Amino acid sequence: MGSLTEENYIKTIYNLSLEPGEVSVSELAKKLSVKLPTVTSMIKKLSVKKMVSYAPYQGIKMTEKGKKEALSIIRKHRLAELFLVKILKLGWEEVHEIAEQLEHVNSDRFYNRIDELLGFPKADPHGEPIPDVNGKVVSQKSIPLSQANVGSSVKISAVTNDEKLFLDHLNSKGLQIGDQITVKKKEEFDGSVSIINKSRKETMLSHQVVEKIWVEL
Amino acid sequence: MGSLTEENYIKTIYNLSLEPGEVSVSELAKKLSVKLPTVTSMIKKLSVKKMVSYAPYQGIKMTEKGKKEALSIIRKHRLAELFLVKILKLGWEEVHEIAEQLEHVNSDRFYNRIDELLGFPKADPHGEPIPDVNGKVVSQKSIPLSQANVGSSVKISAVTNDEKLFLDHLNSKGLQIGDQITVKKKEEFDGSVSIINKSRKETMLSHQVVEKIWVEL
DNA sequence: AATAAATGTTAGATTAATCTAACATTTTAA
DNA sequence: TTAAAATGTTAGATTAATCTAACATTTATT
Repeated sequence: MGSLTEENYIKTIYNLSLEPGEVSVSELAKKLSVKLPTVTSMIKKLSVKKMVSYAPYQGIKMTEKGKKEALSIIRKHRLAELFLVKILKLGWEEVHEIAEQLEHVNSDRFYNRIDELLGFPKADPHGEPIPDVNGKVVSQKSIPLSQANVGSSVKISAVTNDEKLFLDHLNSKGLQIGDQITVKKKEEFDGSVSIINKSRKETMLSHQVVEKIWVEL
Repeated sequence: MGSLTEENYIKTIYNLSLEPGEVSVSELAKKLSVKLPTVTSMIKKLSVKKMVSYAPYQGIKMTEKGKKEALSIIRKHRLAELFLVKILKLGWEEVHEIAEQLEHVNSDRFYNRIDELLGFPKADPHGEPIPDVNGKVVSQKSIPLSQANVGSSVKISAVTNDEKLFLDHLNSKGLQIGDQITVKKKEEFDGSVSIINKSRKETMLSHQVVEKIWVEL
């Protein structure tokens, strides 16, 4: 983990990288309210630390290592925002500033408990997705399989449980992340769902299971 | 508000000042894990800012301004610890480190909500008293008047409510902080308490009132 | 294509917080 | 009561993050 300043650069670079086009030194300087040479020198430092890849006059690109770090900070920021709104009953407009401070708290225990207290939420109060402990982000357009319409064909984008037992269960049903599946039938009385998997076989998934499988339309 | 480093110096100086004897440069250096000259130079800086008073080779003394700042940080630290234990269910042994980070969060709204969420607690998980918003500390040996024994003579050490209405009420009963009073009778059915005030007059105080008056034995 | 505008880099200074080495004062104790 | 030990200060160096001024490269525009 780097300094507070480094964390702010990494988070900002990551956010800019999601927008179309290269991440430029001037964009970064503007976002961080510093002058251009300040950015150049910090980028060199982050480059030595392998958080970004950089060659003079070319744009700034994040490495996998940098992305991982960025997602960890963003996770903390968004969990903090949701916590401030849901638990401390602060307004969603006023929480950003406080979350900017809380995102630098270094304690996995702290953030995992907040995650738990909030029921492992998928999005912050602004609807932005919250990366999980491993930096996995459930796309904003994803929904739990339990909410997919009968007849729709969807792609498994994520599972919100990493337990071996759960993953083994999915394997035994012939399911994997990335698979395209079709929703055949939804049982009202117990919330179970019948689907057709990649191998065109029909299987039944319980309510507990379809709640934990997230899909993209 | 000063830098994070300044806040740590101020908090540490305050804590050392509660122990008997002068606060020395070497004590501070040891507590903060820095060398002596580092302390000397920071003390000079804090002295310019009127947080401490200092003359070379004499000890370090806190000013009122410094104490106020220290109590604000300590309040945040202790609220954070209690929050971590009570709400996030972390162990009391592990919360100190996280609280060291949270105490630097700059947001009154944040801490006042936590205070509220915890029910305006008087002590942290270690039994250390939590200063209120105004830096007032209820001594560890204080108890609410509602818990004092009949026949005991006690001194009013604090009131946990600053509303004019409440303070006017106390005035009308001839009560002030610092007054020595005697508990005459406690009514079981409504929690009211009869006391004898400084002027040897007997008065009845309701449950709501005796809950908010803290006394020392 | 030549040049002006925009963008990026280098060099060197500044500030906060730290350090080491050398010196000064105060306290302890022989 | 003076020498040794402990404690504190000053001077000057270092590192992180920032700045301004000067220079370099890239992009846009006539």
